[in-house]
Parts: sequence; C-alpha cells; structure tokens
Amino acid sequence: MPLLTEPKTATVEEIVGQLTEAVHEHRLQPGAKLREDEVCEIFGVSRTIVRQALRSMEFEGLLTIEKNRGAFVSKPTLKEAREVFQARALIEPSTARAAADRANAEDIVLLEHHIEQEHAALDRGEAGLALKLSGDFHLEIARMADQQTIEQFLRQLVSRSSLVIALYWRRRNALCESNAHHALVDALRKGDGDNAEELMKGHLLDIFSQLDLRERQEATTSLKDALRR
Amino acid sequence: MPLLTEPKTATVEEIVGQLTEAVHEHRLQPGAKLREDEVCEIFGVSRTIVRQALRSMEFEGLLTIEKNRGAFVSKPTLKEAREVFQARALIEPSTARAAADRANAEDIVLLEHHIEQEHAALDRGEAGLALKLSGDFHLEIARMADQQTIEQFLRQLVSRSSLVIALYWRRRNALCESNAHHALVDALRKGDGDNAEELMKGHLLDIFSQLDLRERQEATTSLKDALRR
DNA sequence: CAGGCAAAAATTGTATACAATCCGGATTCG
DNA sequence: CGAATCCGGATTGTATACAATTTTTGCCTG
Repeated sequence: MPLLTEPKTATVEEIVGQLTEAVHEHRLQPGAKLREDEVCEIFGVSRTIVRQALRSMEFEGLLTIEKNRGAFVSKPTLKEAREVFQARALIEPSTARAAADRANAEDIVLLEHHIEQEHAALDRGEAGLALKLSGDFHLEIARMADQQTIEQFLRQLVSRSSLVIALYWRRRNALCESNAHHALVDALRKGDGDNAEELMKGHLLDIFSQLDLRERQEATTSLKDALRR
Repeated sequence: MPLLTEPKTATVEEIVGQLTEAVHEHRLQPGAKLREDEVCEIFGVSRTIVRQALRSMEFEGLLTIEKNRGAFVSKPTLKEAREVFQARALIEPSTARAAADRANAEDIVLLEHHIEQEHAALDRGEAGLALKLSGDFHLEIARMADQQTIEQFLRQLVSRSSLVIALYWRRRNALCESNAHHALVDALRKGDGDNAEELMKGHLLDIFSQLDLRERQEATTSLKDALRR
C-alpha cells in the first residue's frame, strides 16, 4: 500500500502535506494518535522535524497536542462544528462574488477539471478522496478571488470541516455533492457575482443541514461504559 | 526599565506573550530582527523553546522567518495591508451585531474600563500602549460574541493591523480614536445590533482611510542607492 | 480474583552538540 | 582603485542525548 511511504529525509512541509492529506481523506480519523517516533521512521527524519510538522498542524486546527501525552487528530466539539460553518457562511459567499469578477477562462477549466476528478473519485467509491477534492474546490475559488489572507483562513476552515464531517456526517454512504459545484462554476463563468454569492450561501447551508449536530453522548471511550446496559 | 526582563525559565507562551506585546506596542518595529541567542538570554531558556515561540509568532503573521537568516518582525506589503482591513470589514460588523445580542452588564463595564485605559495611555503619550489596548477592545467584542473560531482569526488580523499601522499610518502624532469606541459600547449596551454593526463598519473604514496605502518606493535600505542622483 | 501499588517501559519535553549557511572583512588580482 | 574571492566568525538548522512524565506491566495483598 503506497500510503505514507517516503524513502528518506523529507522536509517539514512534505510531512505536513502528507499528514494533512491523510486527515482530509479520512484515512486518519479524529482521535487518532500520531506518535513522534512512528512518524520519524515513516519519513526518515529526526524528531526535531516531526515536532515542527505536528506543531504546524496544531495551528491549523487539525491536531490537538496534549502536554506530555502526544498529538491527536482533533475532535471538534458541536460548538466548534457550528462555528466552522458559521464562519464559512460569513466568508465564502463574498469570496465567491469576488471570484466571479476575476475568474478567467483558465480558472474555469481548472474548476471543471476539479469537479470531474471529484465525480470520478465518487464513482470509484473513494469518498475520502472526493471529500478532499471538494475542499480543494472551495479553496481554488478563494485563490481566484486573490485574497490571500482570507484564503489562509478558509484553508483552516476547510481542514476543520473535514474533521466535522468525519464526526457528524449523517449517512456514511451517500456523499451528496449534487451539482452545487457545477452551478457555481456556471455563475463564475458568466461573471455573475450575485448568483455566485447566493449559490455559495445555499451550498454551505446545504452541507450544514446534512450534519447531525444534535447534542449527543460523548463517544464512549471507555470499554466498560460501552458494555454496561 | 522593566521591558523584557524575566529572571529565568519562561514558558513558550510567556515568551510569545511578551514578544507579541512588544510588537503590538511598536517597541519592536517591522523589520526588526530577533536573534535566537539574544531571546534565549533574555528569557533564560534554550533555543528549543525560543524557536517554538518564534514559530508560533510566524503562524500569527507577526514574524517572518527566512530560512538560514532568522526571524524578523513582518513588514506587510500594501496588498496585505489592504487585505487585512478588507477581512476585518467582512468579519467584524457581524461580530459586533452578535456581541450586541449577547453583551451583559459585566461586559459593558469591562469595555468601558478598556476605553478609559486607552484614553489614559494617550494622555500619557504612550501611543503604542493605546494602540495595543485598542486592538484588545476589538478582541473583547469578538469574545463577547462567543465565536471562538472567528475570534482566533480576528486575533491574527488585529496583530497584523498593528504592523500595518506601524508602516502605513499617516501622521505619527495624532492617533485619533475619536469616540468610535464609545459609540460602539453605547450600541452594545442598548442591545442595538443594527447600529453596532453599522458603527463597526464605519469605524473600520475610518481607520482604513487614515492609512497611506498609495504605492511607494521600497524604503531604500542601501546607502549607495540612497546617494546616487 | 479484584484492586492497588510499584517498578519498568514507552513517550514526550528540553538542552546541548554538531552541521550547514550566511555575513563581513581582508586579500588578491585585473 | 575597484571588484571579485576567500576565509573566519556568527547565526541558524538538524540530530542526538538526557530529563520529566505518562502508560503499561507485573506483583503483592486483602
């Protein structure tokens, strides 16, 4: 399995990239522990480098580092989950509008290619990959808007969205993706900012509505609790 | 002068806190270099700790670390400067609205106290301190809105705003601060979300308009270039 | 046999040693 | 005299050694 196998001496960025991808594609689930030595061996570097990588990912919100206990893939709470999508709802519509004003033919082709890959991944049953591509799609739009500061924030939000979806997505099977992205690209192609803004707003609401954000028991981490009736 | 003098063994957070404060108050100017050994001696810790602190501040956008060259207080470009205030204009008005809905008497007292300190600092001629307090004021409002994700982003934006102001503020002397904060607190006290939102929007535009964001020459760092006619 | 205690192993946190790179000044050559 | 080059010191980057903490394991006792 060519998963996280790098021969030797990777940079911090490469490690962050591969680990981030693994989390985005749900190959690493929320709660999973990343032992430093293990990561060291996989990438063939010293703990100095690995610790830098883990710390970066903590800043992104992807990992939570507990003192003296280690780095774990973050498990957003319900409140955090809501906040992530509230923040996206605040940021992304206006970003889509800006993108509509600036998108050129090249950008549109890129986005369409993105959607193709996304559908292909879904057809192959690779839901994790499709999810990551979907996130990248949103980031591409932010990039087109030429707002690096916002893009940087959105990167964090998309990362966290991936965690939220891992924890709170309703049906494990049907990962929708209707044709919201298609419609968005159409609006961008026409330079229709109003429509792009509205479509983005609706799209985010749609995703949000498919999350199960009701109060629930903390996932019982203790075997004892899990077995008592 | 009790500036950055800590006796011994500080934590990463303490170092980040003190250095951040120094940047926010313009005691450390954009472009200033932070040598690792120097910071080590000041705080009485090893480079391991200092490097963690510097890296944190790089993520906040406060420092820029150039490979093999060191950590410098960031110098936002014109584009970045504009983006920072565009992002704030996008985020803060709705945050002010949310704060108006949630603010209790205690919060209002806190904010008023904040404004007092700000004016006192201005009267004493401590413009840097006043600026930092002004940033904290905005962060307090975000905290009241109970949106930690947004608050986290705003923290970065306020940090960068401090750098932008250091670089692009028009008149070095009169650091305005009219009574915009007073008006905002009034709206919050009354729970008037609409007004709070509008006031915040106007306040940010006001700050933005006092920046000198025209294209300009890169400050010539070379004496030779400065002398040739 | 359950529960608690203690030692050992495993893991993370910090300091230090060593390697790589950069910077400034002196030297040499055109 | 000016420019390029090379060297030594200074500074940052990485690996490793050691300390502190947690987790596991095994033993002992009630």
